[in-house]
Amino acid sequence: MSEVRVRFAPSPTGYLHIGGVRTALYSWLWARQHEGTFILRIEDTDRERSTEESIEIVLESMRWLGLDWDEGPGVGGDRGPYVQSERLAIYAEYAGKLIESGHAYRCYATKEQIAAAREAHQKTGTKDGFRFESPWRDRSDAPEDPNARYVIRFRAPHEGTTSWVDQVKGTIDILNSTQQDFILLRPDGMPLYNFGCVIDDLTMGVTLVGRGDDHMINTAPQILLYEALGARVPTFAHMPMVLAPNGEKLSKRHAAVGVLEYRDMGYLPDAILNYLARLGWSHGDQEIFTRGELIEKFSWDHVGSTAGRYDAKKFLYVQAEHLRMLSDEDIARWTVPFLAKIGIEVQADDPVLLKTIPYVRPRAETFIDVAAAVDYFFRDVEFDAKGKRKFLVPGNAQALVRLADVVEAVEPFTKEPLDATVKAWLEENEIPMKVVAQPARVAMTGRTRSPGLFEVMEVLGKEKTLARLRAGAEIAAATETPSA
RNA sequence: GGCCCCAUCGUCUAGUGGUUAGGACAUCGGCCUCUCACGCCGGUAACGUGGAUUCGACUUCCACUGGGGUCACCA
Repeated sequence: MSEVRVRFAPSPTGYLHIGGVRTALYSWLWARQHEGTFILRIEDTDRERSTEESIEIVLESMRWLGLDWDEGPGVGGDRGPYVQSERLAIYAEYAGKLIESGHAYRCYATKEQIAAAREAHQKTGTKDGFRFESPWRDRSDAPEDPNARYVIRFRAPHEGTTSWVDQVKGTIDILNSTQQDFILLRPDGMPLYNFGCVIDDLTMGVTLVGRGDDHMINTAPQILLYEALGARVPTFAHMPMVLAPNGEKLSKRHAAVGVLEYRDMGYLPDAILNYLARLGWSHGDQEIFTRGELIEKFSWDHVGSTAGRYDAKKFLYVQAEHLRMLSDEDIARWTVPFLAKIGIEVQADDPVLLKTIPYVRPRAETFIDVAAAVDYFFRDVEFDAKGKRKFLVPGNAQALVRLADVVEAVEPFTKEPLDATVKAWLEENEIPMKVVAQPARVAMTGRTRSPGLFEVMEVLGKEKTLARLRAGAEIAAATETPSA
């Protein structure tokens, strides 16, 4: 088995799309499984759409996800540079070789001429796709103007078939008669996708090209290029795309598609990787995978060939599962930034925060949920309007006062003795638990849903518990009884 | 339209000629219960259609239908 060198080559256009993350992930898993090299390359030859900020967003997204790269921006490597716009000299060199060997030529046709040809083609009403046939393909002369603008085109063969065995799609055959003389280099020296991609993969020693299957149309031309250069053709793996729930190409209109949005929504990198990996790949009946398991179990054989639809609910479920696998300390650590966002400044080792985690864990899916579920331990209660109206009413005031009195005597102030004492008192007085539970819950937490009453009391501590119970009783007593 | 890819529950999938077609999410019941969750138990739900091959097709082949991609001096 030869060395594994794979790459992820995003074009920086604003955010790192989760569909792109999946292709990056599969390549990354493949590299890590084989202790190979994972290369990150920035394809920024479209100057109109690429920006510095976008590149930074891509890098930050990859770092946050933990998809570390062995060669690329920020880490270097001996096959760089790893940003296409800095590799222009390399492209020029290879383009020169192709012209020399007769595999490419200078085409002086103007955009207008091409547009006219396209229009003429459409007017013929033919069913075939448009292919520009440059008059310069078979000319050996050059325009009189030595400064004439030209692009470099590939002299594509018209005979024969180009085939490859795809790692996920199997054998693919494309008739060369469908090829056209695609452009390699623009007048300004910027390569077009097919050329830049091939030269980079070639010079970077990439052994397997993993990408979305929307690129399958590009593979035959690229193979032709490798052959023209006398180079070894890498293996290709075209993975199906991630679609929106309605089957369209997944975009901002359908869901959050940027990686960093998920970070802000309180998702875990491992959960994202798990969900994305499992969308289009499987390992028997297993649904939840750690990062290590993914590396260990990934296989191209089990990458499906059908496009997967994005399912927000399953994604959330996977996220929740991963959150619950974390230790209390880790959950606290991840939650701290989200607490800060809602104005609560605590440290990850805060004893109160740590105590709440076991009770909040089964009730939370994201870290936003965790933060929202513990806020009342750190600041005064904010009453949910409906809960207050329904439970903090005069009829419940007395019960709250008595509950406070009963609870005051409990020592130690932990959930088991609290539970036993309160239940005994309720039984003695023949009061059903549910009669006091909700008023007490609202009094202590401000809301109608929370962890168990005695768990809340334990974390709150005696002082705050009594204060909130009694304050709740006062509010209840003072509430106007709706006149009959 | 040309070229290319794809086709099992609503969704993600298991399945590689003989299965009561399995799991997960979602959904619907129920249990647990101080609320909400978690958890547990159970239900509904799928092989697109038509041919061919075969003793036998979800599984192989072909056609059709449907979906997607792509036809740029974007990637």
